[in-house]
Amino acid sequence: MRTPERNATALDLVLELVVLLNEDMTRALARDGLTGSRARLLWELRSRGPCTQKVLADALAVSPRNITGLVDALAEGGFVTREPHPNDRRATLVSFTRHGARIARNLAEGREQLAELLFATMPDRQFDGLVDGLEALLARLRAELAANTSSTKGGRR
Amino acid sequence: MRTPERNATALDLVLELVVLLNEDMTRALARDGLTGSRARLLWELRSRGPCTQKVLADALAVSPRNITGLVDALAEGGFVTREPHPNDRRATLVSFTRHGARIARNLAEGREQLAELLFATMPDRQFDGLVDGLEALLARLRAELAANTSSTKGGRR
DNA sequence: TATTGTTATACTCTATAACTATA
DNA sequence: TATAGTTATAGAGTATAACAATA
Repeated sequence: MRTPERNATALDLVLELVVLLNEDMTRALARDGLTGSRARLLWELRSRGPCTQKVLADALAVSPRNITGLVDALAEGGFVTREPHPNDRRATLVSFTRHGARIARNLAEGREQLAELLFATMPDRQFDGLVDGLEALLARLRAELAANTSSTKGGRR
Repeated sequence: MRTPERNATALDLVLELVVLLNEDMTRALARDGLTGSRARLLWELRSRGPCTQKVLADALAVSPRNITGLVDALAEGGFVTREPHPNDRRATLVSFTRHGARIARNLAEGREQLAELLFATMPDRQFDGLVDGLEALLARLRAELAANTSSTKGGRR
């Protein structure tokens, strides 16, 4: 039987992981002149190709107003351009500049390199155990969030 | 031999965990009228007892100016008070109100409950594998951050 | 002279509401 | 009338720099 203390310690590990991962990624993004939110937008743009701000707002689950600001900053930084939409004159198409496309590739590369840094030297047995545990954790969290999101309102505590 | 794709997928699991955990905690804090930064301050205050803003600034690794703002908000919300420091008239002591102390206990309880939610029903074998993997992951991340922080300046990519 | 906390200023992320141009 | 994106306004977190009071 496991003690609550051991469970609490395991949660501490997860939370430290969150903090360190965040620091590492923030630092790496800053080297490219990016923030987390702006990088997320580039990431979406990369997987979707040129798209409207409305599409980006829905994809990132933020307000249209917020997208205006992020695209403003990314355009100013030379990462993206705003083009008129060919069919709908209300809309604008956000597209990569050459520089933006290069940086987006860098983001993808950086992520691969992070994955290798974290996992490449890990023995298979350990890796499998970690993945198995992470999947179990995610299943519990998803269930919890679904329960709390769906109006029920209660939640822990 | 593991493929880069499997490593990338494992990183995706970790990143999804980060996102969901963040959502869950943000939601829980909002129920107590708190944000992440304000809760972190309360958390420090709980483990240290009444202390100066300078101490809090160092503990949370943010600017003194930032602490002024957080304490302003927490004082306005009735979580903490500012008292004159007995020995040093430049400094102020930040202390819990009754309500703040109660909420801080709630935070600790909520964390225990989250740990139980995530781990209590997890088989020992799976739990051990997860903890083992997490520790290995953390070791790599700490090393990476230390390398990148210490002036070397290079880093991945 | 050094330290504590504040005011002043600024940047980022975020939201809602009102408005413009277009469908 | 509905939609895309903007301006206007606001709140939260963060930073640096200048300044006050006190050590």
